[in-house]
Amino acid sequence: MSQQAKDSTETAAQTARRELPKAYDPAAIEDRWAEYWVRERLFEVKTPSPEELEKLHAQSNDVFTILLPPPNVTGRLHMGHMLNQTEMDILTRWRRMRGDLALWLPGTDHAGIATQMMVERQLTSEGTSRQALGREKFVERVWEWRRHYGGAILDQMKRLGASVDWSREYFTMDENLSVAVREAFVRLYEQGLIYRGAYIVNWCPRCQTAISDLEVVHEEQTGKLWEIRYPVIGAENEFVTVATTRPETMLGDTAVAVNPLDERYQGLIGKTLRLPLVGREIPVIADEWVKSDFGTGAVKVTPAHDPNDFAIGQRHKLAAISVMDETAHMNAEAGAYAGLDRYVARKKVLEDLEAQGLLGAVREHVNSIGKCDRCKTVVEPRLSTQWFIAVNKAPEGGGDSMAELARKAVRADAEGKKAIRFTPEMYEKVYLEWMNNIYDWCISRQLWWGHRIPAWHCAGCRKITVAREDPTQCAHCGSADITQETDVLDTWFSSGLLPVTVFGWPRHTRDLDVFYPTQLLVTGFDILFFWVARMIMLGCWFSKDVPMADGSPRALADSVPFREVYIHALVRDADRQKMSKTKGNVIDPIAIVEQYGTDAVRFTLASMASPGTDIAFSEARTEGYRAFANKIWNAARFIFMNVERAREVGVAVDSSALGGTPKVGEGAPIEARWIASRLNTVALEVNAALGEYRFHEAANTVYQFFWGDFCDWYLEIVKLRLDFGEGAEKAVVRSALTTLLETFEAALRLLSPFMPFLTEELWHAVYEGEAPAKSIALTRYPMGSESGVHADEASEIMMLLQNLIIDLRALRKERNVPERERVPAIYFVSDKANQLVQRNIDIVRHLAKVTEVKPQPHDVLAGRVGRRRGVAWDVDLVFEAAIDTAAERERLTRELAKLEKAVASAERQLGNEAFLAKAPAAVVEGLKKQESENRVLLEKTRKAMEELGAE
RNA sequence: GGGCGGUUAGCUCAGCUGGUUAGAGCGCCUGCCUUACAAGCAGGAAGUCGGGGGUUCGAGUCCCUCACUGCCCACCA
Repeated sequence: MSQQAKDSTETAAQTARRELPKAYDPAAIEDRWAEYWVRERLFEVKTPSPEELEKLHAQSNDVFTILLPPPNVTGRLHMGHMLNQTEMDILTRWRRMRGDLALWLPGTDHAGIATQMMVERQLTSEGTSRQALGREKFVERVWEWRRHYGGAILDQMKRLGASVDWSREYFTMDENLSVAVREAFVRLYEQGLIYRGAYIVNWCPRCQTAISDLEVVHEEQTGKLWEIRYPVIGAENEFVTVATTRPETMLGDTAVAVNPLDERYQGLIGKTLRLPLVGREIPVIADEWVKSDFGTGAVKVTPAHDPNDFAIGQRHKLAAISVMDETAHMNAEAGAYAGLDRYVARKKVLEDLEAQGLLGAVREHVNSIGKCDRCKTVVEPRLSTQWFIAVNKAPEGGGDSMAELARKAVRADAEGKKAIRFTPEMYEKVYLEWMNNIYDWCISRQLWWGHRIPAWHCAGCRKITVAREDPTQCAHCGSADITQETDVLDTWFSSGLLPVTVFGWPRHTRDLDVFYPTQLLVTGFDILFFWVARMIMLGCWFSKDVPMADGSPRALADSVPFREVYIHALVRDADRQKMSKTKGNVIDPIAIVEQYGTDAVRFTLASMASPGTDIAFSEARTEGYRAFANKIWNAARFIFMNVERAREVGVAVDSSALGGTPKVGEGAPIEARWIASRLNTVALEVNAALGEYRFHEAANTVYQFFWGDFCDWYLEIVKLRLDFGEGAEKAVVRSALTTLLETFEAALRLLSPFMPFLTEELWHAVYEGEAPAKSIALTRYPMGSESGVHADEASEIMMLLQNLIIDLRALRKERNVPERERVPAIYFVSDKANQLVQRNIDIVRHLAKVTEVKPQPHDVLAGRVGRRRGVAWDVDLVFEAAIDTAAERERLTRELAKLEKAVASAERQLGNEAFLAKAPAAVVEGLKKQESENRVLLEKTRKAMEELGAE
């Protein structure tokens, strides 16, 4: 450790003294550790050498790589991010502590449209504009913006303690990533998989760019369906009536189509119509796409403004006439309507048609209308020249198309193996369904901020030169009169490449050998198609040509960008409403974190994150987990206090075994053997749960263990051993404290992935600033051992004691025994059970506040109304108090009903031969035991009822 | 138009491949400042698992159906 590092460790640990404040205050510790983790570069991962990797594997550990879904640079952390990051951090910390080489890679996305809009807004407020600045200046301006504000979301992430490797942080517009993006584009172009052409695309008139199908959100809306009469040329008063929801587009009609089988129109096919308002002559054509039963059965065809019409136009070689410009205003082709906004033009067109008597019926019509995902402007299908990836096209040399590769990666192969596994599994279906119906991907955007398409247009021969290095002349005719394409690439093109580009692709790097494929992707459903699907397509496509580290060819299973995908839920508000700015119900994670502490919020999210279920985030619950943090804090105070007291009387705790699992010998007291066994079981359960992304189960298991077992029972019992008085046995104190500290330290490690701040603070305090590592995050996770689960005599004895104590406490309550008063108890019990109880009588006396528990013959107990009847004993307090017979009768009645029901159902089952024959022996045995116990209880309860009635 | 979820205590949710008497947190009721913690401790009440049908020795869990509810996908003008 360098001197500087050592100093900072000490500084951080200095406050980690054992004199902890009475109440847990997250604000006092979290910033400090968040900063420390970053400053100490704790989570940086050096690329391992082959030898190091071999060593790792020899210890049956592995590389665990996880890529942070890059938030937009413009982003602010929201609850979804926090859930996402909490889950990733829990898994990464857990894997790291298990001994894996855990690399979590952070970065941000340049987010083309979002960022451009942000900066444009800024320019508007300054009274200028993107256009006024010009492209070059504007892009500079965006970079400047990014330098100032782009780190915000990652800073928030640092505050939340995400254990990422900051040294590897990337930005999708970084030089090296840009080079890779360009290489990918050029390769696809060379492979004939990128083409440029004029097609109908979704166009946002406000953003003034093409957007992909995915960026269009559909909304059901009740609109109108207008019928318009188109006069037939050469036939007086004969019309073809078409139906449309967008009458203004008629100005660009170049045909009317009918179904070839539609009898109504047989005579009209091939005739010519006069397009109203425009006067153009357009043909009536027959196309099977037309559905006779919709509208009038005749469709106006506007190839430049509708994707279906465009397809018809192609089939029938129709002209495509655009009547709108990029802002959705009518253009010169619209004649008298030129310059009007599309909706103004619609109104005018309808008025004019009406005036000419060409407007027919107007009907209410429900249809779904496409809006721009980003700005909610109604999207206009627009004919424009764009760049596309042919995702369904097989490469020239043969082989699978990009989409097919992406399907194979998820489908089970002949052996039932899947290269990529989804959790929850149902998303596989969703993904495959989408991939089965995928269209070519429009990757060009008419923006300035983004990766500019590396294509040059030649003014001479009009051909395109696509190149890795900026060309000086046309590759086809040699002309120097070339200009670069102005479009940039869809943001998802570059982010879809991240799993390969972050590791240095297109170079074949050591990083690529070691870290690719990544192990896991954790993300929300909302970007399954946008990003997850694109990464699978592009990742498989480009990595398949990269040989494995040993030079062998890469199989599909090793060319996937990640081996597993965990899709998490949506975080909703406490009323299950989707959080949205317009509803004003957005919960700011940072505000919540400031109020309750990061650990409490993390724990809340984890405890509710059961796969496949949305999370209704409730502050009430967070409050509960802050209480949990406080509980841990106070347990620490209690422990440290006692270690201190022990030190004062010359008892030193043996700290040599810290960092492992508590070593508890045969002769150790029951509570020590029991808690060690519980810890072992809990460790097994937590590890198993995390392995299946069952965060809620893992969280709840540690919670129950720490609060229920460790604090409520173990700690209370241990108090008995902590006698620092004159004649105290020092060995007992020492041994108890040692186990206590060991268990606590192990529990902290168990909790650490969920509550990294609190556990870090307390862990350093356990070692009084002399910790064996820089962070608890670098210690080993308690794994639990299968062999420790069996032969669990301690648990059985403990359960016996717990049940007795619970009975006694209940009796105290029923009899209204004053809280401070200790009273004797008597019970009728088996000799064996009595021996166990007497051997641990101090525990019972302490926890149940009794002076003694004396065995008595049955008759002594029999007459006592209100005694507790269990399977193992009849027990009662010796305390004069009026018994509330009414309450007692009520309780007995309830109990009777329950027992009768249980016994009856058990009898029914046990009397059933089919059950005895078919059910597994263990189930039958269990039921038999249950039944006989219940029968005893039932008998006892009935008797008690009689006794009660006799009084 | 297709497809996928959900419906369990007053509230928010667990309950994995069907197996003994369905759990947790919050809230509620009762009593306690028992010197780690009142952000606490102890005791307690509370559910015919959305309705109906079926399979099974056995169903909250599997199948069918209905109801309500949420989401995704889709080029009916």
